Amino acid sequence: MRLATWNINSVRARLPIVDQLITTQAPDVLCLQETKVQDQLFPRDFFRERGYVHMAIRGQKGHHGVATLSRVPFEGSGHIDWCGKGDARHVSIRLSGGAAVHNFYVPAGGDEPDPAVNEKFAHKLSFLDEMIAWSKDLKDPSIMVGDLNVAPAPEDVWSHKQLLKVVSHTPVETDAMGRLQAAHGWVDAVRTHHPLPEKLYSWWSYRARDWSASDRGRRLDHVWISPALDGKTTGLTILRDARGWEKPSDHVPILVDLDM
DNA sequence: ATGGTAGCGAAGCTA
Repeated sequence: MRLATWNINSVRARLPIVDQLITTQAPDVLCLQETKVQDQLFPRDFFRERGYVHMAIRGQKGHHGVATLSRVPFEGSGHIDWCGKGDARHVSIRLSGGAAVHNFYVPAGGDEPDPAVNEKFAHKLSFLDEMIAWSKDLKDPSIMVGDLNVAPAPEDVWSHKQLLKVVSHTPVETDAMGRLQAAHGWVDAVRTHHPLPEKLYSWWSYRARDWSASDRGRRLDHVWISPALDGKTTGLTILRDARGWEKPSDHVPILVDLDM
C-alpha cells in the first residue's frame, strides 16, 4: 500500500498538480492538509473520478482543513477537537486490518516565538502538549502523518544557527517534538529511510527568488509510525520535484510504501 | 533589518 501526505495550500487551487501526483505516483491513500475549503465545496467528484471513493473530509472556511482520500475502503473515521477551538486540523481513519491513519495540520505558530506575547505560538505549544498526552494513551498501531510545522533536527533546516529563534525550529518546539516522539515510541519513518546526517526538507518558502538555488528549506512534514509497525515501510520518498511543478504548493508530498 | 509570495474572499489575515 502506498500512502502520500501533502500540505497542498488549497485543494481547489492545486487540482492540476494533485492529478499529476495521482498519475505519476498512484498513492492508495492521500492525506491532504491546508485544503482551505468548506466541506460542501470540497471537490469530491474530482477524487471520485480517480478512484478515491472513500473520503474523510474535515474543512472550514478559508483556513486549515484536512482530508484523507482513499482507493481502499476504511472501516471508520473520526477526529479530535484539539485545544477545544473547533479548528479542522485532524482527521483519522481506520484501515481494514486495524491500523489507524492520523492526518494532522499542527498550528504554524505565528512569528514571535514567545507564548506570553503571541497567542498563536501558545496555541501551537498547547496543541503539541495535547498530542503528547494523547500519544501516551495511544494503543492502536498507528500511522501519523502531516504538517507538524516543526523541523526537529539541525539537519532538518537549511541553517540550524540562523533558525534557532525562528518559529518551527526553536528549542521549545524541537524539545516538544522529542517528547512527542517518546510518548508513544513513534518511529520517524522518513529518517528510517534517509538517516541523519542527510539534510532533508519538505517545505520551501514562496518568497525566495529561486527556491531551488537558495535551497533554504525546512522539514516540516512527517510520517511517524507506531513501534508495532516498524519494519513495515518498504520505501519512502520526499518528492522534491513537486516544488518545481506548475503553480506549486510550498510543501512537497511524502510517499511511503507499506507492507500491509 | 527588511521584504519577499500565495490563497481566501473580497480587506486583511494567515502562512
